[in-house]
Amino acid sequence: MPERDAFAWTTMVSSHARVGDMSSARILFDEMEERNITTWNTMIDGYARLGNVESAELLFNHMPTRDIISWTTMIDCYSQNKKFGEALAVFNDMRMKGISPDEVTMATVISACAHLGALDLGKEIHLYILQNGFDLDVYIGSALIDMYAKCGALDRSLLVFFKLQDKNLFCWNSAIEGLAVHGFAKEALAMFSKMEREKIKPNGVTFVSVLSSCTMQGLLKKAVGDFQA
DNA sequence: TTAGGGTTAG
Repeated sequence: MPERDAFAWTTMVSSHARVGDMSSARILFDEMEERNITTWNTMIDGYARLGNVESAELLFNHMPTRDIISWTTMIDCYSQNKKFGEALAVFNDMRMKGISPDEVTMATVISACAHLGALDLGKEIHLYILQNGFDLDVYIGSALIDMYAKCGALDRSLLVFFKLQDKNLFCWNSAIEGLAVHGFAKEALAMFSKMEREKIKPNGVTFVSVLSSCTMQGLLKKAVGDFQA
């Protein structure tokens, strides 16, 4: 039952990779007689998280077959390591091979677009999501809100925010920050109040936007009060 | 919870 062995070995590889021990993961990986796509994907992601882009690339380029998770993991590897141009290049490669992105791929790519200010590609992916009936979940939603805001399209950013059914802290933070950096301090603070009324607990990212909005409004005391509550 | 990928900032 080789597939069963591969499953058990991959579980061990994964447990090392999860804690960042890629040396131990690698020893097991090299000793394995039967590897499957999951084994390769686990290794690539493990290297990506440690910032070892070269090792991730090497495995990605040498793996026998790739699935959508392999592609997304490699795109995210570049993105996590601030190589956003490379992330989009891999996404392009993937599309050229006729492989369709899923929700996870799209959230990752939209985030890379935000960092690069790549509004056209971001819009294209947004359209693709709408036209293909993909679920606009909190990952894609917050990535879109952030991407539009960073690309200077605050109207589109807020449109996505208000149309989004379920919003988590990431969605709220992205919208509040978008308002704050575009100088809409009053609106950012109003949105922060609405977030509190909806029982979403703020974090340090929220704090940065609220603080800058309060500063713009000359309300530094309010900022301190908000975060002591 | 049961082998693998995703969102804000820094």
